[in-house]
Amino acid sequence: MTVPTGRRERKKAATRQKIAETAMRLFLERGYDAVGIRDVAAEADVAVTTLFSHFAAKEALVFEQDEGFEQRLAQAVTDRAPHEPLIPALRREIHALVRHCTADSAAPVWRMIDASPALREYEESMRLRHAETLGAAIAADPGLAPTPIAARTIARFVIDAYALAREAPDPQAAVDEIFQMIESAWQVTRRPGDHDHDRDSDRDRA
Amino acid sequence: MTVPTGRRERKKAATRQKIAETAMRLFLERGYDAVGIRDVAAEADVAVTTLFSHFAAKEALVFEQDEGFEQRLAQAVTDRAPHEPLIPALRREIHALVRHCTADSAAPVWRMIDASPALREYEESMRLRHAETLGAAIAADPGLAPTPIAARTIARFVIDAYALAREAPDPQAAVDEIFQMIESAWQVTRRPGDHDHDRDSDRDRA
DNA sequence: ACCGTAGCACTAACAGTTAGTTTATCGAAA
DNA sequence: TTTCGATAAACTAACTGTTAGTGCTACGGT
Repeated sequence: MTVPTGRRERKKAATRQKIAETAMRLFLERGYDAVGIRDVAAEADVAVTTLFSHFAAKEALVFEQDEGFEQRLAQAVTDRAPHEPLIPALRREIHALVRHCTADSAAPVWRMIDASPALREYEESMRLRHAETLGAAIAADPGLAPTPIAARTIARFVIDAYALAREAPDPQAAVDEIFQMIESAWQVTRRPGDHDHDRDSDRDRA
Repeated sequence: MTVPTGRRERKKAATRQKIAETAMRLFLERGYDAVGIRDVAAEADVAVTTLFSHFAAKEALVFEQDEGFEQRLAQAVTDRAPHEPLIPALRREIHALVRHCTADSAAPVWRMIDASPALREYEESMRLRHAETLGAAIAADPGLAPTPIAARTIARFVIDAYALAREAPDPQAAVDEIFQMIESAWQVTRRPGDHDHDRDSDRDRA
């Protein structure tokens, strides 16, 4: 593992970044749908195939730095302080992510995303991946030992919190409100004593 | 408005159904990715443009009957018995949906869907719509009066339950497990006012 | 019987994406 | 240094989903 780089990898990274920057500039100037892949490739002075060797799809040009999100979420679980409860750690991370993507500097980008169905759909499919990664991290935590179902469920809830808060009028408050619900849902999975198929919390008792 | 048919609408419906049946047959025979739109159109003996006038996208050929899902979910909220609590009604509906799509007869179709990233992504984006519709129905219920955020959150959680249960080894049990979590999350939103009929049977006494 | 509408077809194209193939540059072993 | 394998990047050329544009025909209401 050569952590320092060779010239080759530096050039590759430079090409990738040049493509991404050019694409974002054109998208913001003329609108996402009005810019074609061939436009981006020409402006970045690379071949179309080269562009696709760096980015799997047109939409990926917009979500260039979202690879780190997946890792950060998983790390919020795996790298948290010993004995620190799960949900507050996740809440802190989601808070940070929401703050990051509702910053003023990111506003034009998100306006563009919200205006394009293709981009919104792509974002949602990314979140699916994130939820699965996060679910795996939660399931793997030896201090928690949740049901596989419970782990994946909490993971999806957390991702939902991110998605919903991003669109809420007061994103930070929304995160807190949703995480109260998540906390409660999580507590239910912590009680093994709740006998099997009970309809305890349903009607039956009116 | 003639609610009974004209010949025209009958023919249109027949064309639509013929396209859908042909598409499904070809997809199951040769695989989704191996069949092109032009193949389907030719085999159904219609023009490509005709096909697209009936279905918005190739993926929509597979999810032909999923328009009703959206309505059924919303109706599970709006049409439920007076004073019936929200969550059990939704759980019943999700149970029915999961049972329906894990039936043996539907197995090949879902195997095909699971094998195709494009179809999975399309399904996710459908679920997003479903969640928004459901959230609106919950928010509009005068007997509940939840926060807008809470309504949309519960809606997404319910859709998550459907998605997760569909893939679980024991789908019915998964629905129950997840709905215990949802019930608990919902109760949190009931705490402050805690007036009418949404049960004194939550925890607090466990 | 007439006319407007709407379903459908056809051609042609556009946009994203993917082979298949080739060149040139780099990293390191000889 | 020289050589050699690997790989980034190029180019060509297509394939696939999707959409305009246009016109014909048949249906349905009057």
